[in-house]
Amino acid sequence: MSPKRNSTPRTAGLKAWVPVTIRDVAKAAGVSTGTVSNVLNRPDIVAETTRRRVLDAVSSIGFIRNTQAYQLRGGRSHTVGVVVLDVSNPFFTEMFRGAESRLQSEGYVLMLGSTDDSADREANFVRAMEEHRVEGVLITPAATDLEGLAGLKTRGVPTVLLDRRARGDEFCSVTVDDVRGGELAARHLFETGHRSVVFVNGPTTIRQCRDRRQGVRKAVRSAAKTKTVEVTELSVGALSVRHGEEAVERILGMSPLPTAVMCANDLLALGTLRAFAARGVRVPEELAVVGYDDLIFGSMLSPALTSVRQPAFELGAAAAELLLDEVRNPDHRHREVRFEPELIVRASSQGTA
Amino acid sequence: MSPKRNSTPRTAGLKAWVPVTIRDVAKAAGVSTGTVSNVLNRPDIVAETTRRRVLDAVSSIGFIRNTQAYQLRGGRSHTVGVVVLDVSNPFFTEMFRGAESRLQSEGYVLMLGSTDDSADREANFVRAMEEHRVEGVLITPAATDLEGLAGLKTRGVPTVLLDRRARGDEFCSVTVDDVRGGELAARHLFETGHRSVVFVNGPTTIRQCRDRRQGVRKAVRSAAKTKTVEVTELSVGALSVRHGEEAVERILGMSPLPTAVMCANDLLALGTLRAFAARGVRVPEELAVVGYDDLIFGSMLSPALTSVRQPAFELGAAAAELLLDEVRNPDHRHREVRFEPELIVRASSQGTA
DNA sequence: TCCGTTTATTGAAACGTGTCAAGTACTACT
DNA sequence: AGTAGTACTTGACACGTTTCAATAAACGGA
Repeated sequence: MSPKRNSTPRTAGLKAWVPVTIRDVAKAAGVSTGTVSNVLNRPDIVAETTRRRVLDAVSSIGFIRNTQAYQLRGGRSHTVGVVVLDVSNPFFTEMFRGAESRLQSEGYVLMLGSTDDSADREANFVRAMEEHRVEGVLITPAATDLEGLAGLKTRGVPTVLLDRRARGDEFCSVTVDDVRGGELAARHLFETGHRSVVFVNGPTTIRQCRDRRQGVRKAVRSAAKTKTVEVTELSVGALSVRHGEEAVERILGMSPLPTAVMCANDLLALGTLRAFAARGVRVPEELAVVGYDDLIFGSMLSPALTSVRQPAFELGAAAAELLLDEVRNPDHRHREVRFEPELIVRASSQGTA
Repeated sequence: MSPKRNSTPRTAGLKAWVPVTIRDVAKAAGVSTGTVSNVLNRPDIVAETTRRRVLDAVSSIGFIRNTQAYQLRGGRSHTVGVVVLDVSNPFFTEMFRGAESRLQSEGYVLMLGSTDDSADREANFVRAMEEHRVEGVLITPAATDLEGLAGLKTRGVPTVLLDRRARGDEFCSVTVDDVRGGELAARHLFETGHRSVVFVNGPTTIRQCRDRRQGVRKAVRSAAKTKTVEVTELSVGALSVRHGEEAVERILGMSPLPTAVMCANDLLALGTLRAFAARGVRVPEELAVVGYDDLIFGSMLSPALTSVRQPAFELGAAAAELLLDEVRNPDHRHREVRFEPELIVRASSQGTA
């Protein structure tokens, strides 16, 4: 009827849905658009009867507010971008849940991108999210430098680094103390009487591997004050089950045999457990094993795996909190929230050394 | 300088970022806004030299296109909403990855929401996504009825159901044939010579449990034609490791003992494996065990767990495909894409019956 | 009755972009 | 030189919302 709508809306299947605007609501309720907007945003300043009439109209014609227009007018996007290395990794999904639990209660919706460690994909996500005018970004940066985040920085988009520290105080960040984690695991072995330990580590190009190694060395130095301990580091090509299995071949070739194996990661630990089982080496009676990450299945193995737990959920929640502060607090200062890893002792390290 | 900007932009930390518009680009390049828009959207119709000048201006002042304005003007949101029951469940994250891999290549960004099976949270997510004018929604509905999706339906938002079939042809859907899966697992046991099997099932209020049971019964009917087989169903309160362990107590109390246990789920299967190990029952020599879902860790156990694999990634990708068709194809018809589960035979069912 | 005050409602402007009819400068041809 | 194209460029309008100054109505007091 009105010549205003010149293009027929896109039809989905059989039905055609004509977008309902605030103006349609106004017409249906016999008021002006300004009043409808007031009912929606400041219901208190509009008369009871009018308010009811407008709300009836809203629900009867199925009005849904257009966020783009709202936002264009100066409103907030109520959107936060989350960029992780790999959504299929439980560590990241737990972190996502932590962030979501905090942000959802504040009315935010999350955009999620998984980069698979590709700087290109990361750049695409970040750009798309900036175009959508997200109010902030939580990101596990793919590249070792932080060049890809320069744009976010200069445009002042609140950004929090996940499991990665910033140089200086460029960004807020949430991290876990991997040095401490490595130290905890190694110290546990020394304290339960082990003197000869093999440390199966991943490539030291990975920061986590470097830090955990540093922690192990720290524990060695500390233990060496009161007794003789020896740690042999075995470097493998990747943090996978297969590489753990392969490490066992080298371990069993050692003489004398070590009494404990510490792995940089639960997958490696799982591989060693399987290989030991296949060769009839009893864990923990003959050899103790500890892992790192505390993946759920670790507790389900027999023997259950001793491991270092990272508080992924709390990491995500803390990141959300930092972001909210940066968004709302005018005199926000960037800071790093550092979490302590926790050693979870289970059967795999409970034998007599 | 220009009195246009009356409100100081939100400051983030120390720096203040004044939003850069297409108009600023135009001024910097000495052209009109229309030309800038042309450079961005139809670069071919603008002269080489002008184009270069504009692009230089864009990158030098760091212009980022405002999607809300673009969209308000009639553009697409390039956004798809994904609503799942639980992001920490690997099945759903795999599905997400499948959808993402297809949709990202088409330039879409995904909004993700995890409902934890709450109809309220689902409603919130759907509403927020509609306000953001997502071009489509992929959803695992929380409620058993589909009332919560009525709005999407009437407003013509393309919607695909994940792991859930629609009544009639209300929506597109992607599903896995759970009846078939149950049948595959049971038949495998019968074919390897087992005659007396215990089926540990979860609550039949869960559709998947009902369907898998139906599949088991089908396999029984079929096998009964040539030999005598017996299946005892054990119903437990939840699909968890603990409930699997508890089921073992009841199983070991049976006489004569069954020769195989089929579980409705890998967690149950894991529980039974642990309990059997604790009681010294050897698997698969004394008792065969099969699970369902093929969670990653199943392959890492000793013995590795025989299980029924659901193609989660493919499910997500197929859902994305259906969505794209509904978005683009004017004479789209709703349909169901049904996937076949796959039996993965491993050590836990390889004993002699 | 008249005026001042409070309470409700209105209508137009502005947000940043894409589109398109209209305009300008340039080229080639007669 | 004049004309007809051609190749670019321009500028105003529309999208749906919120805000705010202005207006209208209702009320109470003298």
